Amino acid sequence: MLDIIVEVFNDHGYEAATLELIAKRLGLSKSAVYHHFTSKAEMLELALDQVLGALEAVFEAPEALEGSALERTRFVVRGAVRVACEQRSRLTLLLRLRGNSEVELQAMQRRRAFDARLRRIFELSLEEGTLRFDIDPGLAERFTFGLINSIVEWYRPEGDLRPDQLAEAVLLFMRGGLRPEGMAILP
Amino acid sequence: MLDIIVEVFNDHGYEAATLELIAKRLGLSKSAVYHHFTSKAEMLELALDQVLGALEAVFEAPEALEGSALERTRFVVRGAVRVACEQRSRLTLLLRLRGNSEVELQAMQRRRAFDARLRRIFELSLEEGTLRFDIDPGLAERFTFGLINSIVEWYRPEGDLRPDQLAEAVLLFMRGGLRPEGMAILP
DNA sequence: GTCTATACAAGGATAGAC
DNA sequence: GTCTATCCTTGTATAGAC
Repeated sequence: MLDIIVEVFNDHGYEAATLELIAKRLGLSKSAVYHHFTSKAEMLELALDQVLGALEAVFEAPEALEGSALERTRFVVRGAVRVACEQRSRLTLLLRLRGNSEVELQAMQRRRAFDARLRRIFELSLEEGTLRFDIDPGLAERFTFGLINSIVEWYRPEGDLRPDQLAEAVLLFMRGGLRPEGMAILP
Repeated sequence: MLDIIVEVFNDHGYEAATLELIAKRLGLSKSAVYHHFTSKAEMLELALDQVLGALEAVFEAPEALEGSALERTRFVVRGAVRVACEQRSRLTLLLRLRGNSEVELQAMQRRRAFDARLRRIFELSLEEGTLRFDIDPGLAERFTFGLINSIVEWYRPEGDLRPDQLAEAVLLFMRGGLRPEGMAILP
């Protein structure tokens, strides 16, 4: 039920999604929908909590807190890619929030914590010598999340690419780039 | 004037942005706004045309059509990063369209042409030996645009990072990845 | 070019019957 | 749990005065 609502939210944006359309897609009347949720904001809150919880579980797992920065990077990237694939709709919703309500603002704050955590891991990676010195750790974090978050724009679970295969491709790209092995970056 | 309207569109999403708010931000009444635009859809169309035109200019420049695939890749990446920085708001608007009106659908179609063109360049890059064989050209295109498009989420023109510096960082990352020179990708 | 006033539809949410 | 009917606000857009 919530999955269908999230689809409507994504089709129009949370603000522009109307209860009439939600009710229609659920095959119910508007007032029947209000029997299950107290408000539109509550629907949003429940949906966001699922994907935020999944991401928090990744970043709070022992493998994300212990070991070398490189190992921790690999773990959180794999976890974030998995969540992006498995909770595509809900992550899309999260990524497109605009912060015009209390629920949105709190979700955005929880999301920003992931950015800070990954950035910290990259800072440690630079110290341990596993991050190239000519890319800023903050930029590395933004590139990495930019890459992972963009997965929701095109990934389809019914396709050939499995989440773990995609995660390995993301890791290959972010660690080694697109050039063939042995080729110089420049010129 | 259109710049302020685009900001309102981005703050709430095109559909949810109201003429009352647009008028308020412009310091005008609703009817005065209608003296300058015939409809909300027209405002959207004008704004999208600017950023789409800038991107089309990049992909249709001689440097994007001639030379090695690697050189063409570098040229379109630099151009797309520049547009992302210089037209951040308008590109944000384009990237968040949902296709619920004719104007949106046509803009999304023009946008998809860029994806196809970059993908084609990566296919040629694979043939000429400048793209690693273990990453699919289609995936390389999605990773690349995912990276570039995510710039609008955090780039601020008033910051220290200039567009051309950012473009070089993007190229460094996408060609060589985050590992230090000489370090193996795995483990 | 800008305003106030207004038309008419659609928004979120509730009341009360079944 | 679901419905129809309804409340009150807000939406896009227009009319007509200044």
